[in-house]
Amino acid sequence: MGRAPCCDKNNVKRGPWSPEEDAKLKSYIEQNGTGGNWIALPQKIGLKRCGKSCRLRWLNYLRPNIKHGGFSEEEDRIICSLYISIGSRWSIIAAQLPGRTDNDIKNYWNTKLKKKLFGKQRQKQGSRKGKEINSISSISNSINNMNQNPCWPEPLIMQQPIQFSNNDHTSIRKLLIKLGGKFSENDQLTNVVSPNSQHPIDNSSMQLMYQNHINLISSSPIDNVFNNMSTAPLYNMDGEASNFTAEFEHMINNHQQKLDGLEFLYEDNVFIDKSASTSGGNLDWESMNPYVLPFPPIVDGGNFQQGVILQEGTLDDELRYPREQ
DNA sequence: AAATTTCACAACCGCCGCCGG
DNA sequence: TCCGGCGGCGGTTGTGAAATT
Repeated sequence: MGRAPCCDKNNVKRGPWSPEEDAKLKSYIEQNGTGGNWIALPQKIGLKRCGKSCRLRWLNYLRPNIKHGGFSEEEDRIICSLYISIGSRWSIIAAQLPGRTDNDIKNYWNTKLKKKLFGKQRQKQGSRKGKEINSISSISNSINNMNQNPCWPEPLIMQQPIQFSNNDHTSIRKLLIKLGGKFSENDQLTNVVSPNSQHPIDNSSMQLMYQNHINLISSSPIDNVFNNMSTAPLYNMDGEASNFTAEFEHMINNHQQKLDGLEFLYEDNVFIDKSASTSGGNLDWESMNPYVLPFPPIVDGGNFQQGVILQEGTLDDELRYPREQ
């Protein structure tokens, strides 16, 4: 027996809201509140709408102090920072941006930010091969550099000074704490456990990891955020020096950490590997998606090993890696 | 100028967790 | 403790506008 629908779909209006409907809903809620029951609300007002639809309309559009469009660089940075930290938890991200709705941020990410960071517009700008475009080429360069210097861990190099505003810093820190870490009274990280990992992280490692994370986000124009991540030394979950790409690989190969929307990294062939496949994890990316290519296992005896990572557009990957059918 | 493609965003869908009976 | 209803959430779709061919 399935769940009863929240409303009779045959007797409710769907699609765009008319100004009259908006006015009805808005004036009623402003005068009476929602009454704690969205399902009953449309009947009270005389709207032929699903309660959920009313709720969505109110929250995303009619509610006071809603901002639409015009995301600032600062907001971009916050969104990216939080997305990297917690994934596609839009409601949490929205809570950090007054006046923004989760739907707005989600749309903004999907239509603009993601492309901005990963250069999907390359399709518009030329053929597949031999074209290096903005952030994609930056990531590619970084990866090529890593390929030439395959020995990890790298020495820790502190990033640029923090340019994040204090409010953002504090707010994001608090959020990260809420999501799994914690600070002691004197504001030092203590006994932090990654929210999705079984591994406790020692104080100094986590502090450095967090510090680097904040730094690389805050110090960079948005187009360079992921470029920096490819090169910025971070600390992995075992407290070893690593970098952002390695973090991703680590996450993926151990798949203890949910990808949370980062799948597009593979879909768009941002990272491609075919060369190093030894004992693997259980994830069978290739079978899951014909455009997804498997990562090498990179954890070996507790130490990171460099997987060779290639990026489409910088190498003749069709020649090197003919697609298997 | 018309046709086609791409983009942006509003709205919908369905799952999940919480809460009260 | 169980169960059903509701709210909340994230993913996806639909549609109109803008850009491109």
